[in-house]
Amino acid sequence: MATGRTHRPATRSRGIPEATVARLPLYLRALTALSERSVPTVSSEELAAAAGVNSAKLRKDFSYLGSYGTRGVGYDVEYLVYQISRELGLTQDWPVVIVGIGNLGAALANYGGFASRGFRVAALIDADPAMAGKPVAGMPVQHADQLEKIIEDNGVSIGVIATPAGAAQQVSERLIAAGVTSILNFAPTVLSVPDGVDVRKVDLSIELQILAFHEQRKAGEEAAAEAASSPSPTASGVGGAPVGGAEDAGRKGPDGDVPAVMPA
Amino acid sequence: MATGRTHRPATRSRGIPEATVARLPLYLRALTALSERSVPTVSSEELAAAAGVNSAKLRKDFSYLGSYGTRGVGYDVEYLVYQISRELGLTQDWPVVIVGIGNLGAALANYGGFASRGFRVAALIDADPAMAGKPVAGMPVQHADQLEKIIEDNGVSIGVIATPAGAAQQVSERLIAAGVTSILNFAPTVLSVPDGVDVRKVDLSIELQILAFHEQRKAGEEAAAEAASSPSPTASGVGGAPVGGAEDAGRKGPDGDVPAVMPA
DNA sequence: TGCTGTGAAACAGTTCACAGCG
DNA sequence: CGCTGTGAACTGTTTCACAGCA
Repeated sequence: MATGRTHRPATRSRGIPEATVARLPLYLRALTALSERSVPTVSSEELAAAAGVNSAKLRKDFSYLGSYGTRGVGYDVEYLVYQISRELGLTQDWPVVIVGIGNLGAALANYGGFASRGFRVAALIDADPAMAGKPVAGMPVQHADQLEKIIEDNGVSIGVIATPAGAAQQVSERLIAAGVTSILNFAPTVLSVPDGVDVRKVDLSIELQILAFHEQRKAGEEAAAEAASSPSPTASGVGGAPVGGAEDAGRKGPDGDVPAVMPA
Repeated sequence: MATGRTHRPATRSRGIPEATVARLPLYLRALTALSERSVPTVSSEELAAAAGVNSAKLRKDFSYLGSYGTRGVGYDVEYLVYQISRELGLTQDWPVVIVGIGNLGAALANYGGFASRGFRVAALIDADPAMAGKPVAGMPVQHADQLEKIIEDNGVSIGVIATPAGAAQQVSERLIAAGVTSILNFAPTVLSVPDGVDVRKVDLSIELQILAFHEQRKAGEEAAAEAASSPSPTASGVGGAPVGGAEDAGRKGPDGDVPAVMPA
C-alpha cells in the first residue's frame, strides 16, 4: 500500500467514498484497454474481472457516479471512460514537477503512465548542480534554485518528491509555499504539511515489510501443520520463523503480559 | 494507497488486523530513529506524532501485539523495536529478486531501505541479453533464463516485478512456479495468481490520479467560494490548473494504457 | 430474461472515553 | 498523577440479495 493523506475531515463534497475513488483509476485502465479493442459495452461481471474486484463492489462504486449502465446490457465503454475521466479530473491538464532526479526520479520521468493520463511533467528538479542541464527523459534537469519560479510559471499544483529522506520535508515546504497543494511522496519520511494539502506516500520498504509479515504467517502455518505431531519447537525450514511463542498471545487482556520472548 | 493484495479469504489464523499490519512498518521506522538517538522510552502521544497517526489508534494497534507498555511511563523503545520486528518477520533474512532492471528496477536495487531491514537482494534479473552481466548497484544483472535456478538456489519467496506491463503476468507465473509466494508488483497490470500467493501493487499513475481527484475537488470548492462574492474568473493564485480542451469527450485513442517503466 | 442499481445486513477500522495500573 | 489498554460507540466499506428496468 502506499497510502496516506492528510485529510480535511468533513469535506464530503459530492460524497464519493475514498475507497471508491481509489478504485476508479483501476476501472479506467481496464476500460481503456477495452476501448482500444473497440469493445462497445461491458457487463459489471466482465469489467470487475478485468479490474480485479468483485462485481457487486464495482456496481456500487459506479452507483456513486450516477446511473451509467443499461439493465440487461451493461455499460457503454466509451461513455464510462469519459465519465470516470471527468470525475477524476483527467479531462484537464495537470502539470507536475518531479523533485529529486536519481534513479527513481528518472524512472518516474520516463514513466509513460504519467503523460498518458492528463499529467504533464512540467519540470525535473534536482539540488545537485552537476545534474543541471542534463537531459533526462528528453528534458533538461533544472536546479532547485528555480523551484519556486517553475511552479509559479507553470501553475503547478502537484509535486512529486523523489529525494532522499533528509531533504523531503524541506522540499515539501518549498513546494507548498510556492503553491503546490498535492504531493506524492516517495521519500521514506512522514511529511508534515498544513491543512488543505494532500499527501500520498509510496513507500517501497513498507510494502515489502507487509509482504514479509504475510510470508512469515504462511511459514508459521506450514510449520504448525507439520508440527502437528511433534510438540517440540524445533528450528523450522526457511529462515526458522519463530513459530510457537507468538501464537498464544492471541486474546490479550485477561491474562498477564508475559511476552513470549525478551529482547536482547 | 497503492495497495491491494490478492487475499486468501479464510486465512484468519490470528487476528491482527490488516490495517494495523500496514502501520507497523511506520511505527518501526519512527522507533528506529528514536533508538538511534538513544531515547529510552516514548509515550503513545510522541510516537504517534512521529509516525503521523493519532495516539488512540497507535495504542489500539499495539494492544493487538500484546501489552508492551508501562502505564504512566510509555513504551520501551528497544523492546518495541524488537517486538515489531519479530511480528513483521524482520528478524529473519528475506532474499528477494528484482525482475526488470530499467530505471525503476535500478532504483529499487539501489534503495537502501531494502537491505536495512532484513531484505537482501539475491539477484537482479532482466530479459534483455544486453543487460546480462552489467553491474547495477554493485551486482551483475542476470538473464531471465536463470530465473528458476536463482529462485530455487536462494530459497527466494518474495519477488519484485518492475517490468513493462506486458511482461508482468508471465513473469509472475514463472516466479510462482519456481516457488515465490509473495509479489510486489510495480507494473500497471492486474496480476492473476493462485490462492496462497500474496500480491501487493504499487502503481504510480493511480496515486497521481487520486491526487488529481482531490485537487479538482479543491479547485471546485475554491471557485464556488470565490463566485459567492466576486465573479471574476481570473488566473487565481495557487495552482490555477488550466481547463484544457474540456471537450475531449471520448478521450482515448492511442495512448496505450500500460506504459512501461522500462526495459524490455 | 439478464443485468443494473440499491437497500439492508455484515464486517472492518477508527475514535471516544475512562478504568486501572505503575 | 500520567499514561496505557480496552470496551463501546461510531463511521466507513464490503457483501448480499433482490426489485425493477431495458
